[in-house]
Amino acid sequence: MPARGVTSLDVARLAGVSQSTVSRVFSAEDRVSEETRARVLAAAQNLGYQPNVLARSLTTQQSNIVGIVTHISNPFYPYIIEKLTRKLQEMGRQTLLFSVEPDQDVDEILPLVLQYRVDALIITSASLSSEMASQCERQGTPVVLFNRYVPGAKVSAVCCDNIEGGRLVANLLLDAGHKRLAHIAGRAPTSTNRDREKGFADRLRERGYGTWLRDESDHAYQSGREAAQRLFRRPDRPDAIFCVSDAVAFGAIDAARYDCGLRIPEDVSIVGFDDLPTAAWPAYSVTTIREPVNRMVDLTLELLVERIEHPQAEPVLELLPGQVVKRTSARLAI
Amino acid sequence: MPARGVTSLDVARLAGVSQSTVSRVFSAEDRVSEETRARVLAAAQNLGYQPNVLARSLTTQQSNIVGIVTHISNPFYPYIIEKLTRKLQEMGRQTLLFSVEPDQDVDEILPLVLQYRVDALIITSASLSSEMASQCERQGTPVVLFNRYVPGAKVSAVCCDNIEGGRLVANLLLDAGHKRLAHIAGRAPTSTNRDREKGFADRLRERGYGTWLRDESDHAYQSGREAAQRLFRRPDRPDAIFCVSDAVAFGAIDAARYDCGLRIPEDVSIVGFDDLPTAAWPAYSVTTIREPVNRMVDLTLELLVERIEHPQAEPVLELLPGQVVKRTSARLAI
DNA sequence: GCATATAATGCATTCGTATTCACTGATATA
DNA sequence: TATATCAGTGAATACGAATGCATTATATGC
Repeated sequence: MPARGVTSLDVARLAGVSQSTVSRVFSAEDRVSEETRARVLAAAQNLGYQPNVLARSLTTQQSNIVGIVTHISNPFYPYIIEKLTRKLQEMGRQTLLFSVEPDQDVDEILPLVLQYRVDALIITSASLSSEMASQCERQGTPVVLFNRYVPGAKVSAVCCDNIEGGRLVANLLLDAGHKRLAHIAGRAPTSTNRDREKGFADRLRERGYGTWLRDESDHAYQSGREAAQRLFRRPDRPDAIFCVSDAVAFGAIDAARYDCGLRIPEDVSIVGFDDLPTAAWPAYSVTTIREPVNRMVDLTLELLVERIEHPQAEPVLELLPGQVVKRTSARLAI
Repeated sequence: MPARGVTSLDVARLAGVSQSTVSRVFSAEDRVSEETRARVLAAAQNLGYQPNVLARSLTTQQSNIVGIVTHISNPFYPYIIEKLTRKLQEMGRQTLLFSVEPDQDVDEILPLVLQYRVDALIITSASLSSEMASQCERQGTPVVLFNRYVPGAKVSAVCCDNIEGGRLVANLLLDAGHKRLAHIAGRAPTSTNRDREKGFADRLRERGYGTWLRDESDHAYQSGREAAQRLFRRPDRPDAIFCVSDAVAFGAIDAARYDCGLRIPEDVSIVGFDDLPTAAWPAYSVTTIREPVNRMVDLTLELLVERIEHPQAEPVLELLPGQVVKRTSARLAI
């Protein structure tokens, strides 16, 4: 029976009170007599009234909406978004989701995001330019980068220590006595891709290891599988591959076993990065670097709330260590 | 330099025009002289002005926001949400994401969703009660169920024909001469779970097949693996299992190979449902029923737009056929 | 019994934008 | 030349809720 717009005024009329009073009942615990409150709630129930959050946000200058910009097809992210959304919901905030292509610039979509007056913004896909970062700052919209950072920019970020992670892998593979190393990198120019490769390369050089092979992927299974095929068909086939992510590692493992007839780990060792749930499945059993996702999610939300409440606070870069998870996809030192 | 709230009025003052004119420049192509338009845009650029979508939605009675209620941990859904979000974005609408536990009732969260005055609502997780459905209707919020339907309710739905899918699997397994069938069902009381099992069971009975084994899972890998273990440890071990989803099939395959030392498909056939990308990976190579996700997504959005534009239109139930995808996880008739 | 503090409520305004109506000046039509 | 038409613009108001201030009713203190 009630149409689209049941307003607080309708409820007020039915309950025989003013619109202000209805508002008081539904917003903060302002002083309203118990009797009035009951009458208002009954009237609201009766009409099926729900406060209009959008209208409320006009006066309160808070939307209770947090924007998340992401690229879901990398299977690492649905997992993260699930956690973020769940916890934001518990905090009484909702998630406005923006999807970008991995090669698409976040800058393009940012003006759109800002039109929604989100209270804060989490970016988990390709990074954003420093200009856009400062545009957000000027608008007073706090930004937290998840698993990315922009060196110069004044933006908070929560990140796995990808450089150290790359170094851990280099140690792991050299310690086990592998002779022909290779790296399948990520194509996108993100700090994550750069750092994993950099840590790996730095450590190899430090330990006096000569040259290694390199190929590229877009962080997904198929391109990882193709990159691995190219590597395996070389005359100087690698005996160990460090993959920029677990998804790529799955592709590399299938390429070895099913496309090239190689045994894992006897003929070739594969190491991934992320520790997706699938990495633990016995069909893959990927040795990998685990990102501390729970702590990363918690920290992200802490930083977010901190900056919503104290907008003038300085941006923070949190760097969390990854952890080696030894499984059976790589031959390791005893 | 510009603080949080740069409004159309600020732009108007700087450009030496009225607020109305600024509004005209930024909303529909209302008649504004080229010269004025340029001046306004310059001023807006200068101040970093972005129209406030929330305020706009107050007068237009359209939020351009579509709510999606989902349960992401089933890997079928991230994939869907990605597609939906992408296409909604192209239509100029954004996605407000709500996460629910698989056992959590959508009814609980619905009032919250309605407070955001979403233009429409897509529900991909557990179904909602008919009462809530009519509550949405009364509010004038069109609802489309994705891969679910509620028999009595006046709600549109786009669904794979799960009954027919179950029948297809029954035929497939009987035709190949399997003798001891089993079904790993989904625990949640959704139409999807019910229908897949019903189609399978109906067809088995029609063909005079006696009794079959049954176990349950929550649609995820781990519980599928455990259910399969229980089945394989029975004295009357099945020689074929129909799994309610691919994720469960992955678990069943690993249970067979790694937990129970069975060969696939020589010792046991596994059939899934959904055709996730992972089902095509050679490590699993799951014979399954493919849901026509692209058409389902397109249809969902068509129904959505249709009902946003014609709110009084009758709800529609679209039932799309699934398709058998033959891979190597099941022994099949030649 | 009167002044004062306090609780409960209403009135009026505000948030930022869209939109109706009225107005101006210019052009086209008779 | 007078009138109708129309493009371009501004003034005023509405959307739904929050809130500062004013008002009333009640309780407290003396």
